[in-house]
Amino acid sequence: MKAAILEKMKERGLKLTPQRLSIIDALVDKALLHPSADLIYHEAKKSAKSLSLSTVYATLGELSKHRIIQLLEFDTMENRYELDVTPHVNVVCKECKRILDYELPFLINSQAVLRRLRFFVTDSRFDFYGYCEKCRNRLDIPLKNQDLD
Amino acid sequence: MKAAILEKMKERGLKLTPQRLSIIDALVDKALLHPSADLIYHEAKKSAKSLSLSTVYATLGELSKHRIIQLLEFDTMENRYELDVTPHVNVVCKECKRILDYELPFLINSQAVLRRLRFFVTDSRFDFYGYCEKCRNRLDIPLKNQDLD
DNA sequence: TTGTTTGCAAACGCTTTGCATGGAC
DNA sequence: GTCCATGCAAAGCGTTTGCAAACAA
Repeated sequence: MKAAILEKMKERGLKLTPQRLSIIDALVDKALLHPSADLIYHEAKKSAKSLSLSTVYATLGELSKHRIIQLLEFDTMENRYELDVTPHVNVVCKECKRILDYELPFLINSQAVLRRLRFFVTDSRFDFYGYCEKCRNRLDIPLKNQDLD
Repeated sequence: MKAAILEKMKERGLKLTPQRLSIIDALVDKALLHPSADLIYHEAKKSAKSLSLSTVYATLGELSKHRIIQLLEFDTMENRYELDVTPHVNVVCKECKRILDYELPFLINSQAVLRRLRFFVTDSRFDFYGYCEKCRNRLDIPLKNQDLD
């Protein structure tokens, strides 16, 4: 995973600084959490003492721009970053903020959109929001309640 | 459309102030634009001179909370609001910021997510991003280029 | 050497908040 | 009369920017 990222960075001419290596380690280590910039910052700072938050943003920005990682933005929380850049569904718990990945049982067909709307698709984003079982039980949310807050 | 919104507000016990009526007029008039809070503010201010931006935010917040309108948030632009609260796909031009609606040829099956991940879905969000034909032509973006910026 | 990357601090933009006043019901 | 809604100003927050110094290639 890490090797693949470094490979892509070299291809793109992105320099491999100690800060960036620490950031990538953090991204890989915390991948399951779909980490925020701040989490990556604190995690990476353990091995790169001088690291600044703006460097983290700059690096994540570069990696996203080059499609090496994927930026995810949400209504109710800070941006998150993930290593999976292929189309898939994110399932987001509004309570504990955990993010699960979900494989689509159907194809996301950009070609159909292009044909129908004459719209050239470069990215897509598919999210479900709600409550994981743990939080639903703890908050005592009935399965029927499709409502508010 | 407006009548339906007022009806729902009464049901929920939300007061019908002149400011709110102006905001709803703006929402309905500009519905096709998927307007931002600021656009709604300026539009509504034409008929409600004393209107403040924080009232707009408060009102849009209440309406969203009660699922009377839908809040949309994006990476690269301010929040937008729409009247269609049923599941559908938004197609967003990264250049001119226009948003089109797209009917899904398949069912968004929340039940399948619940069964598979034991995750209770309350909301969903499906977006395609890219370029409308006008902008693609103007910017001279080739159809093959699935890349950067 | 050269252009990129870094780190600091300050700014940014949108949105939210606190609180006293006003107004719908 | 009661509680919700409003408007102002200020703060909040995550993120971005400007710029000089540091450094990878």
